[in-house]
Amino acid sequence: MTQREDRYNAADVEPRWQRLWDEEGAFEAPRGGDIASPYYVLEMFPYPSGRIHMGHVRNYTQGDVIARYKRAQGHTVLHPMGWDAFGMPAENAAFEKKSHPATWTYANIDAMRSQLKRLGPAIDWSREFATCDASYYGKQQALFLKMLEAGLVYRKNATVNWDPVDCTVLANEQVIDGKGWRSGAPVERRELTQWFFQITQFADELLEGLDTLEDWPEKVRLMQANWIGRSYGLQAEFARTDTGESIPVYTTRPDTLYGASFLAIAADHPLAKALSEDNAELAAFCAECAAGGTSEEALEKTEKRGFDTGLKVRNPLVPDMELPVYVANFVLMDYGTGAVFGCPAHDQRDLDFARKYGLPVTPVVLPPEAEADSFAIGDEAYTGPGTLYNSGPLDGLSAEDAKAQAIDIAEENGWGTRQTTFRLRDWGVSRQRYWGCPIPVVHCPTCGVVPVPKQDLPITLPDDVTFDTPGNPLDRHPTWRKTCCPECGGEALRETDTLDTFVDSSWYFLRFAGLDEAEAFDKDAANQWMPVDQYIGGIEHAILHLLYARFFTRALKTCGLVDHEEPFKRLFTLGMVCHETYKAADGRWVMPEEVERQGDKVVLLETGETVTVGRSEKMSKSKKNVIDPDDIIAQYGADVARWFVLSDSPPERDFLWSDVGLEGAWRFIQRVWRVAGQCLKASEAGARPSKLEGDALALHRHTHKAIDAVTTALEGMQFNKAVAAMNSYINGIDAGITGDGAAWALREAAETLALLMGPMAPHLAEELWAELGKDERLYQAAWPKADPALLVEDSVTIAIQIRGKLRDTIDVPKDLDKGALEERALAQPKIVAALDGQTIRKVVVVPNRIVNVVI
RNA sequence: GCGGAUGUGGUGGAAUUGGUAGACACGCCGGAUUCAAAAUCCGGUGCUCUUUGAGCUUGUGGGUUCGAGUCCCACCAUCCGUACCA
Repeated sequence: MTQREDRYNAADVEPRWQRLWDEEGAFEAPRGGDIASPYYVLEMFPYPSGRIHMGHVRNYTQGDVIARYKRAQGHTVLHPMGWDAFGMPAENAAFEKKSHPATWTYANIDAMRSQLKRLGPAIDWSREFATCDASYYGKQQALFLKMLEAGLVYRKNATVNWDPVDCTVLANEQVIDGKGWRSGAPVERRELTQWFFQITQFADELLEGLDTLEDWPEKVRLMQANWIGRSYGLQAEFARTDTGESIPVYTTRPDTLYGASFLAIAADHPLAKALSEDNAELAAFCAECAAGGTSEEALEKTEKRGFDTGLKVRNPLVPDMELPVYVANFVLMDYGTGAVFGCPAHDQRDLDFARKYGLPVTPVVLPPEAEADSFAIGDEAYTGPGTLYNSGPLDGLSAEDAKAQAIDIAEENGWGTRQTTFRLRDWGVSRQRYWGCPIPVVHCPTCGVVPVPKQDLPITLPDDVTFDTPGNPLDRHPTWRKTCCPECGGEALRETDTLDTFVDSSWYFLRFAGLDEAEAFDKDAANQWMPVDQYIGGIEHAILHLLYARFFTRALKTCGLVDHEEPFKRLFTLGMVCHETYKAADGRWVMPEEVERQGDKVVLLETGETVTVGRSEKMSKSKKNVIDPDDIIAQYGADVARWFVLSDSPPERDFLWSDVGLEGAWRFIQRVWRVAGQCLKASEAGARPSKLEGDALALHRHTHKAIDAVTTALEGMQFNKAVAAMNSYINGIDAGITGDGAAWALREAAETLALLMGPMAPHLAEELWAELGKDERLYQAAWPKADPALLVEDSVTIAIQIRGKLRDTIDVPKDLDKGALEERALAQPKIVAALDGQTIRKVVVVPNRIVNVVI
């Protein structure tokens, strides 16, 4: 054995173990055959933006700790990695750097893979793929066709952001303050025919399925439930007073029909369009409503405006009540029927609208404690529960009962029906972009939309495309579109829309589990590993990605391709790693490493120019507020980088980046190395001595308490607590102890240090394990078990309070009974002095905890 | 706007889920060691004051309780999402 170095030399140790793990195929999961106790650990795969940043390091380190820990617990672990490689940034890079999206993307993947490997994760790299590989997206095209066949895919018109100068569709992110990001032109909303997945068909299932996801964070289930937004209400017909034609209206508050004061329809409602034809003013208003982006945030934040059409409709529940019909910018054609009635007294938005246009405000729900004569609506609508009044046949009912009653009346009289409505909309998957999965259909002038036959897949992207003009390069490619109709053989055109990248990430976990040449995934293998036992990723994916993956799994089950309904058994959501942003005077974003803080100002290192400091937000390539881990790994090593990201914040909480504490992580890793070496030197291997006492017993106990604490922390994914427990452990190890059993207890401590460090600092742990002379690798070693008998304390410290204020503490035997405890507490000199003879009204005694004297 | 979360010393955070607030670290201060430095080791460190003691303290303001960081109500700030960023 070579001379032990005084310092843990990461530069030497870490690459050596990484090479060995690789050579030994240490983390390759078995393919085929029976798998004993399978456990699938998956972190959300990264978008290859260029370089790894600390957000990635945090995410993948945490996943790796779980993968290694589960393996030590005896599971066969699958822990794969791949790349979510299609998407807009590659096209932007192509535009800016005149390189091809594929070149840029694959170069990024190579760079990020080697960065990631330097962290030493226990990943099965043999299963790696990128979603932009034709071998992946071709299989996705096959899945698309299956879903098309199953009736889960259809086309309809939908609104997009339109840049009228560049004549191109914009993503919401490319709309800044209502203007196109490159042209600066005010954005318009425009309708296009688009492909949709029928996610709403599964709305009930997706909502009810949330109840089965017991190991998901409650907040994510709640967010998804609110997003799906199931509500029941009334769809009622409001007849026009002029023509008698009826306008269908959906409402969740039919109980407030007597308080109605107007009807509002969407600007793109068929009636609004019809009326616009001979009303120039209305047409202008509707055109104004079409200005601005399509994002919900933008729509909801714009000032609520309306246009009185002059039409009137009759309230079907209150026949002598006539309501004016407005066109309003806050009514959405996508939700309900695109028409609502307004009850200003009990809806804030309606109230604001009514005040603005001078419409009546009639309260019809009386709050529990209020008087009918004195109750009035000011600037705030009343949306709580109460009793109906001013409401004819509904008077005296609770709001909830009145709602049901109103629906019954509507159904009896034939002017309305009970209806369940979802906030959830069908998933629009069409993208007018190049760098995505081509939708495998053909448009034939005679046969219409025709699916591409399976044997013709994959439909690959052409390489010879240009990005110097805005718009979809597939549209202007000279030949790519041109093809023959698979049905009639005549000339036809390919679909040029590509799929939303969320489709790519909705089934990648299945392909990792069941990599297959011919099919999207091997069904048996997928069934063996799925559902993913532990899925880990950022909280920003709480709704869209997770909901789409859940939908996709159910859709594939409908197609008979999988047996399970939910893709992710346990979910853990991580907080963001955030950093402030810096913007130079010319408007470009600047990386943290390019600037320096000088007093109150932050300046560019190169020029000394002052930069604008923006708020702290999640690290992202687009705003350049990223910290690259390479410098940290080069200076301190992977184990220190890993230890550092695990040590500070609880993983679910956001982490404002700061490298304060990095030195501390380095010192700790060194300390473990040193202390383990000292233990080893003073130790001897062998059977546990029959009798342990004194220092040896104390160390033995200390070791088992550490095992218990670290195990509990890792089970709960409380890595910062595992780190604290390791600190306490090492603080309590004195390698200088002697006497009976000391050598054995020190050996146990050295082994335990290696084992407990294993998931978190695997290189250091593996090196220590080899030093202990073990034949097996640490990654093959079993997790230690704490002996419960060693964890019990025989005395406890009791706090003594007077009127809830701490006055003294006493040590007493564990489980001392109430009477004895009270007696001991009251006899304490400090307590006697503090009481000073005052009358005791009551003494609260909680055994093993506290005594509170009330005077 | 709407939905979800978070808020504790100079800093990151802990608190047996209603029972001693500040574990464990970082930072800082002091000491040992050293020719010196680094590293290491030991001690101190919530704030205030009249300092062997007392008072205050978990974003702000109320409430429930013998007792509240923890439960309830209202508010403030920050972060995430808001369906074409991924």
